[in-house]
Amino acid sequence: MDTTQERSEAQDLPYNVFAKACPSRGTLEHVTGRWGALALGALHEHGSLRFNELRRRIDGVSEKMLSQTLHALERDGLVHREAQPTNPPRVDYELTTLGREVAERLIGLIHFVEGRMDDVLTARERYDATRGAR
Amino acid sequence: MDTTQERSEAQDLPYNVFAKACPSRGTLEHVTGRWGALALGALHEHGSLRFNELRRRIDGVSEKMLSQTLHALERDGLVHREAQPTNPPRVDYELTTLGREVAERLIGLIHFVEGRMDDVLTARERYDATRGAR
DNA sequence: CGGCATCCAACCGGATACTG
DNA sequence: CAGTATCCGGTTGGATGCCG
Repeated sequence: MDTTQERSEAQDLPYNVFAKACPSRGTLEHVTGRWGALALGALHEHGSLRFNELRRRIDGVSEKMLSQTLHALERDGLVHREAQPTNPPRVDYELTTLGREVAERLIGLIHFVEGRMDDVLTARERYDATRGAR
Repeated sequence: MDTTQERSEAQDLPYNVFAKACPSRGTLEHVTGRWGALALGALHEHGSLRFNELRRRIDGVSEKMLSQTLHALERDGLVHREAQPTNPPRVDYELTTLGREVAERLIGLIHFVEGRMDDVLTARERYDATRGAR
């Protein structure tokens, strides 16, 4: 039974991420992609961040990739970009309502994975011990 | 300088996906990656699938990528692989308990995104209309 | 500060061929 | 059927330089 608004079984929704041509697949990739997930996560924990604040929070992201990532998320309506014409320029990024809902689910996943990493690492050791020695 | 990864607000978990070197980042990428997310999703909806069944369900995945993806998920302890020494060979894949918990959160995210694609597409049109005409 | 343009290396990933 | 191995083209993504 469903505790939330989305169904757990097959659906007659017009969008299906398992279909190659479905636009939802692209959006899912923006959301779950290497940098997209971290950008949404960081913005969710902070409400609003400037470009370089965001960059510092996401260890390892390049300027180019962060810029690209934010554009994709903005275009999909998940992130709002607010530029102030001051000098030096100041640009703030924050989640939209839709973005916040997506980010909440993402954060749940991220925290769950972080919380189970010991299990994952143990599984890896067992896997490598049995199969890895080649 | 050392990249001291302070967690902004969350608990003092030893793993922090925002840190470049944290192993949780790799696992998150396996889980949310282009094919990892769809493999977990498909297995969650079906319980158990053979290699080519899985391949057919995930429109567009190549044999190589699916194989690679399944290995990574198996190594992380999210997917269980069961090979039967019959002829022709039969190999079943299914989620582990941990994998099922991960998949549930992922599915929630996927269905949410699918359910909001109209909003996303509308946002894209607005974005392209204001900036895109160049 | 907050970007975009360009160059270029790395690797991702598809097609193909082959094996058990 | 369930893969592995190899090739190789396209994309990703880092480094650098420049601009408002």
